[in-house]
Amino acid sequence: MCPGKNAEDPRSHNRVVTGQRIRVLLPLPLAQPYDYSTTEQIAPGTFVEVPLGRRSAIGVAWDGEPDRGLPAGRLRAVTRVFDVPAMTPTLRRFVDWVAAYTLSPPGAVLRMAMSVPAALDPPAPQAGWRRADAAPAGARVTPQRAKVMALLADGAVRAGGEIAEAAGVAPALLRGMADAGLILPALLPRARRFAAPDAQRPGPALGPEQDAAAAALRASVARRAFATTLLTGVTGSGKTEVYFEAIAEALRAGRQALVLLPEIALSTQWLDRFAARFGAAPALWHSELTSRTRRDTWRAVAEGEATVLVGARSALFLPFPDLGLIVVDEEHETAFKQEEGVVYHARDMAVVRARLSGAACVLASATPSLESTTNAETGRYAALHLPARHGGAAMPDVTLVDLRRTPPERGRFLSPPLVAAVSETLARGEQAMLFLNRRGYAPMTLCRACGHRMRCPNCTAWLVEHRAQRRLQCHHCGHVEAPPEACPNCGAPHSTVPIGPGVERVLEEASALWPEARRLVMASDTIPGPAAAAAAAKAIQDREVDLVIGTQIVAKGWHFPHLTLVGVVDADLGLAGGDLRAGERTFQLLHQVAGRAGREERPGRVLLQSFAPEHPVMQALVSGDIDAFMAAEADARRPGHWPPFGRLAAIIVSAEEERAAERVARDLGLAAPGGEGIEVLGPAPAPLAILRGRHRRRLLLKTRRDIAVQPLLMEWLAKVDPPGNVRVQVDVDPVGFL
DNA sequence: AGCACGCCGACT
DNA sequence: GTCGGCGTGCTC
Repeated sequence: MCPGKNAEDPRSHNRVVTGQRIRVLLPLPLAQPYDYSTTEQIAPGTFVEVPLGRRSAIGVAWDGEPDRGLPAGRLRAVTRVFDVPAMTPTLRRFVDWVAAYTLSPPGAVLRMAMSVPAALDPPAPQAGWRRADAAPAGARVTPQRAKVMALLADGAVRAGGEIAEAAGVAPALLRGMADAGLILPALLPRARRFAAPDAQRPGPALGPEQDAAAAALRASVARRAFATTLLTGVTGSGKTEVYFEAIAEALRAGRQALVLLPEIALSTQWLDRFAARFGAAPALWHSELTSRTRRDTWRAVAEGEATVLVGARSALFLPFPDLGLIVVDEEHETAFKQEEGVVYHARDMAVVRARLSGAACVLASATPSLESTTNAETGRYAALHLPARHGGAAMPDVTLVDLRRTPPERGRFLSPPLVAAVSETLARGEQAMLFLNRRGYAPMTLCRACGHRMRCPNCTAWLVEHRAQRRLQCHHCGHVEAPPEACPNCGAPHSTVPIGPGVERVLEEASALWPEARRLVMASDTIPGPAAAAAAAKAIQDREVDLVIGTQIVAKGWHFPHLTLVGVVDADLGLAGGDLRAGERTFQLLHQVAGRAGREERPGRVLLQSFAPEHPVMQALVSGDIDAFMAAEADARRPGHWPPFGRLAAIIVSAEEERAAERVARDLGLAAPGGEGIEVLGPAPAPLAILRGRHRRRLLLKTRRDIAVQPLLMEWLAKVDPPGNVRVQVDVDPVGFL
């Protein structure tokens, strides 16, 4: 008796031998599409339901030849075809491209492109009422009923609630009228879910440089061909208004536009500007949408009803039928890098999707990445630069505070020059901001008696004190514990002291210094969502706040017209740690924060507290010479073939047991590829040597720019077969430390 | 990703 | 003796 072949096996029911064979890609991490049989004609791109094991799955009819080697007897039949626009060839090619580039199973990428299975079913039609063609004889027409009949005299179908309200009758009245045969149930025509942004509305008056840049972008969109443009210019130079004109052009061409923002939840001011320009809100795509909105949005995109969509990186995988423009705003932001699951960089994949779509791509930033700067220099990208602040506002004056010469008082973090500057600013009735890219009260807790430091049990990281919540927290895994009454190592009671500042501690210091100032803390734990962000921005704009204290979320493109002073509490913070891009990223972040100061007629001032004022990053921030700084960064990376002058891929080996991770990492090291222009670094403990209880080892593959890393990686990984408890992750083009 | 099958500890 | 833990493997 052979199990699996008896009549109880559900697999035997729909196993058919006749019909065509098609390939179906399933949104699962499978190595390749599976073959199914069908008696219908099913074109590639069609969404289908198929049996898989003893359950069913939804997939997409895929391109390419079915596997002739698979016996027809093993095929099972497609069970359903969905009534939804087919996945376009462009999106299918994009899925395959991303899978090949990131070395992910195509099905894992497909999963991102069909994240809303509910959208595949047509929305349930809404029921309403219409007037009966002929009123049945003897039906009583009361005055109330007559009002309804008058309203429905035009023959249109209306929703019950709408009729009741417009006619001023109780909703229950309709039931009786239907029973009497006066009105008939009918299906409502589907309402537009997304108002169309109006490209014909006059745009704002632009300066001559903005005008020229807008014209260049409009021309790029109008060409209906792929081209990437790097749009640069200081904060306040009008980049957004300029690319809005590219969006308008895409709309006039009857095509769709996609805008990727790094933190869509914090972009209420951006949405206001969009609505002011186009008279309607764009469609939105981010993780906090309700499932209903998500479904409506996905379908509206697929049907071309949503013409402009603003979203987080996952919006790249939405089913746009005719994308004419992709804008990546703040293109240097690391938030565009997806680190979990399919590891990809949304900025780079946006360029790819634009190429496959025959669309224009615009990368915008005041502080562009070295990658994009280099692409602009070599001519791969067109370059547009907006030289001045729009509306005449001057760039803020940046000065350094040397913490070695003018240190804060003991146990304090604000130096005398910074304290004086804040006091002056507040005295003038202007707003000030203190920036520190660190949440919580103190980044480390130390026992005075024995020197023990409070660390996370699951990660190689200190526990951060969050005093307001009376707890210690790991920022990597979410571990939380109560602050200890006594040292867990030596048992000394009440011996722990906070080391270093977080925003909460800066707030405490500010409260003592400026007790009468109205203070607001902006950090990801105090600004949990779009509503809180909007409220905070409004409070600042309306001058209900005198002093803003925040982490990097204050750097995100806000326009605070009355803010004239920005103080950076620890300008050196991002420079430690030996990361390839530490300098570049610190420059970008601090430049962005500095840009919050003096956005209107009053000049802005920026004070950077630093222990290394001579550092090139600090000097570049003072001089404002972005080009020189980026040129120096390029010179530092070029000789070693570091990105963007070479290619990089990381392999992270992780396991709960350190020895298991170590062994696989060593085996990988021994099997490492070599040759001209190929270099392997490691294995070494990953910068976060233990994360969420897993021990991690890292290897880096560095190649010359003309050598693709993917074939090398595939060949390499095939040589090592890790046991099930060891995970091997590949990150092509890694950013940050991991 | 599910959902099986499979092989070792505490319960009726 | 069974219920159930989640490790390994397959799904056209």
